[in-house]
Amino acid sequence: MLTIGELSRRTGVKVPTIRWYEQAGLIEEPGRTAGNQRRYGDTDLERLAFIRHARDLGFGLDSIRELIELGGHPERPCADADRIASAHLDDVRQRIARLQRLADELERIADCGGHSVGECHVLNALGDHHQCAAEH
Amino acid sequence: MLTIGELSRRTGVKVPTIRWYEQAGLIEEPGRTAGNQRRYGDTDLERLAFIRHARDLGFGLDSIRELIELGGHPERPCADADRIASAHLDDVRQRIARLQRLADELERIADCGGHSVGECHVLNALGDHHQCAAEH
DNA sequence: TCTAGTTCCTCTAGCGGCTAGAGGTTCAAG
DNA sequence: CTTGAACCTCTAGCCGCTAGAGGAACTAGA
Repeated sequence: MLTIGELSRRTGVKVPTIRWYEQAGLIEEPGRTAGNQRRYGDTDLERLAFIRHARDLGFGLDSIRELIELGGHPERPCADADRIASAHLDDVRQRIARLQRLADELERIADCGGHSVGECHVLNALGDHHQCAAEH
Repeated sequence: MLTIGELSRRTGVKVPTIRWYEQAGLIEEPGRTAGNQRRYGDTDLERLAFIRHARDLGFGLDSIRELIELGGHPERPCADADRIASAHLDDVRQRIARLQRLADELERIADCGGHSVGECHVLNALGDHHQCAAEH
């Protein structure tokens, strides 16, 4: 039996976050001591590790909820899990592409060029959208 | 004199967002009609375009506030503007790197491999952090 | 001048995913 | 039995908006 603090230490998920996951329906309500403190078992440990890992990979809580649901039915086809992961991958790739465009644009304007604010390339470029190389 | 709706149409910033920028101190409180409606001038149009552009480039509102402040003092050295833009560029680059690591990991696990949830590569990989190629 | 329809006003609440703090209780060690 | 750490609940805040309620003001046409 683990206290919430031990669970936190073992998974790297902060204590308030664990309580918040419970509230959000990602983990089951655990048993309690006579004094109303949460006590966790190995199942909770595994599930929280799963959540932690999925969060690290950038999955949203809704996706994680779905994945957990799926995990509870080992006989069902896993096309859904595939779909969720692929959709997420697409999303991540799009975010990368967008950020890359931003980085390119920022690189172009980030080298100030002048000495005082009045002739500052950065501020001028920001003020005038027509100077941009690409849409964003 | 522009109504808030016209300003919105010309800058592509939604009406509630304009009001919110005012609240957040990014744009000045505009004049009002006798009936208490906001009326904007060209200065507001320019500033809002500036804000819009900076937001598109991913600057946070705090940075934008600083940049606006700087823009108001054309005689001052522009090292600060440079610093803000470079810091932001660094930040964007870091986010790209992180997302790239995620994408790599997701690519590795996203192809399910099995047919039912029980043997699903995706769910197993998520459950077991040791299968990961790199830290994240 | 009246009316209809659009736009505007303020205020409040909600999104995701936590995080922080107040104020109080329970547990474990000595 | 006392101490002090860890726990409890509840509320509020972060960013950058977005949505909706309920009402007032503008504008074009009849």
